[in-house]
Amino acid sequence: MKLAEAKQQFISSWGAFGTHWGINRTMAQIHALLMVSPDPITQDDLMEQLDISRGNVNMNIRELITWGLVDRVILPGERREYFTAEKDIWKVATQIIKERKKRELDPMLKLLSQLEKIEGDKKNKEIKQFVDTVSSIKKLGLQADKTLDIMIKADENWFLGGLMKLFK
Amino acid sequence: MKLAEAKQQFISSWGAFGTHWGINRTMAQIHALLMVSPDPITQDDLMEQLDISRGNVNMNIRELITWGLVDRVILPGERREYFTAEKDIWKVATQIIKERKKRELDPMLKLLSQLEKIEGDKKNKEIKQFVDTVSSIKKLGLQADKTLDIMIKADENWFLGGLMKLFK
DNA sequence: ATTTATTTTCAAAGTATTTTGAAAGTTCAA
DNA sequence: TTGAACTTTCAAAATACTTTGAAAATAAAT
Repeated sequence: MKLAEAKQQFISSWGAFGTHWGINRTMAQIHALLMVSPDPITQDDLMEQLDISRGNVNMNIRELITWGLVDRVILPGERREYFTAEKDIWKVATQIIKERKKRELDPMLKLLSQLEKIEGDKKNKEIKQFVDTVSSIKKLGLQADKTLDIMIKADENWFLGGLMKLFK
Repeated sequence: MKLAEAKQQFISSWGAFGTHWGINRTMAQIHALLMVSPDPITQDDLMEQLDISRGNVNMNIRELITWGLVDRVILPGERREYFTAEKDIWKVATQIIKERKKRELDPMLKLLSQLEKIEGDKKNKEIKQFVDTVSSIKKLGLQADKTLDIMIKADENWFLGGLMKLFK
């Protein structure tokens, strides 16, 4: 397989993959292209290579920047902005984990804590099942939260080298 | 807060939560309602409580069954089918992990392995970056795969009681 | 200050996904 | 068998999400 074809496949699958994870197709494709590009590239490059509009590129690039996955680069003597993606995949993973934790897990845990404090007789079957379900989800969520915090703080070598040996 | 209101909030947030994870809103809501329902309920109950059509209930219930999260229950002497959800949240989590691993992670790893075998000079900057990116994603994916396999096989007590103590 | 290059915005158009509901299919009791 | 009760299907409608592109904003060069 040639580079061009492989690149194409990688970008397309990464896009499809993204849609299963609440990330829009184009954003994932832009990210994919930037990850395999050794040098920073412009919005026009992205427009051309992915065959999408300027507005679309701009919108998704900015979203990638707020996720901390892409950086603006100003090349000396150049008028246009260039973009580059974090290449260390461990940093990419922890960055995504960090953001999704903040956006999804933390608010969910907050809600579950409120829902636990429901009024009524705990002997009532309906109430008991509700509280049990909410509490056990919260418990699992708290464990996940704690584990993810550790992963975020850990550096790659410690995690892959140290923890992962436990599982081999 | 009263049970009815809490239930409503739980179902609605669980649905919103689901959409961030590639699961459709209604499927997540049906799952939420079944999880907090102590006894099996019918399609008509779901239609009424979630205010959705019969076809919608039927379609999403079947999907939940293929995910292994919901079971059909035939009550003796009853004509209609009843449905019930797995209540053990650890089993729910491992079941979801198992399915998503099979549907998403495994095929992705297979593709990455193919893309690694690209033709061309590894000293070429473009090719090098491509292979490096693909390989490191694959490496991370393989670690995740291994870790998830262990989680799936582990029983709740061992995992939460044993492994999780490491992280406290 | 004006022109020119570039980025940003966002309403409207385009696509994809979800939902409905009525018809077809199935099951079971009489 | 027949028919009532119940489940499944799926084309069309509704909704949600994404993309476009042209105009507005911004920034740099002249």
